[in-house]
Amino acid sequence: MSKIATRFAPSPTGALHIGGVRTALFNWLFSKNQKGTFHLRIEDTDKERSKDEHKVQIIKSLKWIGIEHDGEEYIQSKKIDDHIKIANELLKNGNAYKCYCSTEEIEEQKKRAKQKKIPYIYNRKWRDADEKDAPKDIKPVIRFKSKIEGSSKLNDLVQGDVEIENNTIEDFIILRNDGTPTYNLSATVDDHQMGMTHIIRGDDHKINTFKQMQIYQAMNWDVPEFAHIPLIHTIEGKKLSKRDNASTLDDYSKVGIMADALRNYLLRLGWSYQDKEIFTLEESIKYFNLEGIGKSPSKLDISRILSINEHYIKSIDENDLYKNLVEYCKIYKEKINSNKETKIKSSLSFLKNKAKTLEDIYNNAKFIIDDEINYNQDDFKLIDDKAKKIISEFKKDLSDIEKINKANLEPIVNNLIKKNETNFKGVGQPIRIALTGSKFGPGLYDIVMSLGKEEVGKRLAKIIS
RNA sequence: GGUCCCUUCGUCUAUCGGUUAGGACAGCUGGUUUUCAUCCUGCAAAGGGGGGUUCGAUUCCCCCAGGGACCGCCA
Repeated sequence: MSKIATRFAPSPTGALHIGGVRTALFNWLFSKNQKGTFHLRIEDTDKERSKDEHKVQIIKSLKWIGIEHDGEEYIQSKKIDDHIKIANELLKNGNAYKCYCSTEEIEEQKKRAKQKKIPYIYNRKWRDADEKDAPKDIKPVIRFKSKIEGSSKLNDLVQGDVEIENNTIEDFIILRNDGTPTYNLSATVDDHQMGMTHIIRGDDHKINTFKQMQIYQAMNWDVPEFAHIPLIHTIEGKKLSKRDNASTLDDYSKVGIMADALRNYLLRLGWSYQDKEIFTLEESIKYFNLEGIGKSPSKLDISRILSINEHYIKSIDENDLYKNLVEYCKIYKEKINSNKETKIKSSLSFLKNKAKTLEDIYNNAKFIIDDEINYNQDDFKLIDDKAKKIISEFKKDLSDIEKINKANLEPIVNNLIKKNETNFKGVGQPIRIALTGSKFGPGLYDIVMSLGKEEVGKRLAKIIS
């Protein structure tokens, strides 16, 4: 058998959709698992809606999640001549014909079918008609001469055998009356010319597959293998569309979901390998197969995404985590000053403990990142005279010690608790607010140690005055 | 309406005729803890319905119900 080749073929009409990412991922993983190649085809024949910026964005998004295509991207619009050539060939060898029906005529038929509640299918009026009867004022479309008799069978690699009556598939248009090719023609010709061996795509393409198989057969081309994967549904159980929020890659990356986590989530959405939940990139290539893909659609579960992200945050190397954080902040928050690197890195071990996302880490680290403290107004009110007294005592005690560490801090705090006849909260809370602006946050000692003696002194002084 | 697909805890799923139907997330308990968390215990939670086949069905077959996709001179 020839070398496996798969492709992902998005149209650059918007940001990359999460369902598309999964389709791309499955194609990519399958080809890598089979030691084959993975290609990217940009289906930009819809001139109105296709934008170059979207193409760039799609490639960037795929790369972000770890997918890179082999070879140059294949630009569909550059191959239109080839598609037209094939249409003419089909016309010549009797597998296609010119249809002179006007748009109005077709619309009328559709309307009538709807009223009578019968399924609309083009009536094949010009299939065997004489071209001499053609109206002069109508530019014809080219229709593919679909099989009328019998049935066709698709041996789908995910769904198994699917059989359909041929007469339910109409004589679909392959060339519009302006001479441009339509999707089914273009996709088929491209897939053939690109040498695709496996087409893995969404369930919603299944009818197209039956149309495209007929083109392959009419052209005497090898028919590739097909695998139709179930769609991702919204929590309401509908097909995920671009209108649904949190459906583009960017929606996830901007809240601080890491690429590995999202990749891992998408992998396990509709695919499984025993009870294994966490897969490294290498593992996913090693274990991925088409047999593991489920047949039923799956719903997107944000809490699961968050939980996997949390797992990655807690388990990856802290240097890597820091890199992720810096990159994330640069794009979505604020640039982290490089002089904060040491402080943040050494604090990561406690900052990440309270985080499900990079955004959480950013928020937790804000007291280190920012030089100016943003006081929570309600919390700030807790700083009364008694609190100020404790803060200034703490400040003084702190200045008496050489090195800041837990062993040194603990006796100071304990002593203050006793002296002021209060509990830990009575001492810890005002100091925490003074240092971070909030009564919630990391442990007190962690805060003090991460800021360092000088900075702590500065912040305490400011609040007393 | 037609064609096709799907149906195990709330969610993602395991099970390839015999299991107390397993895991993970979410949920709820309890414990550790200086806040918030983390972490650790534990609990609860599922085979849509009806027929077959079989000694035995979640698993195989049929019917029904429910859900979904498609039905463009979009891709």
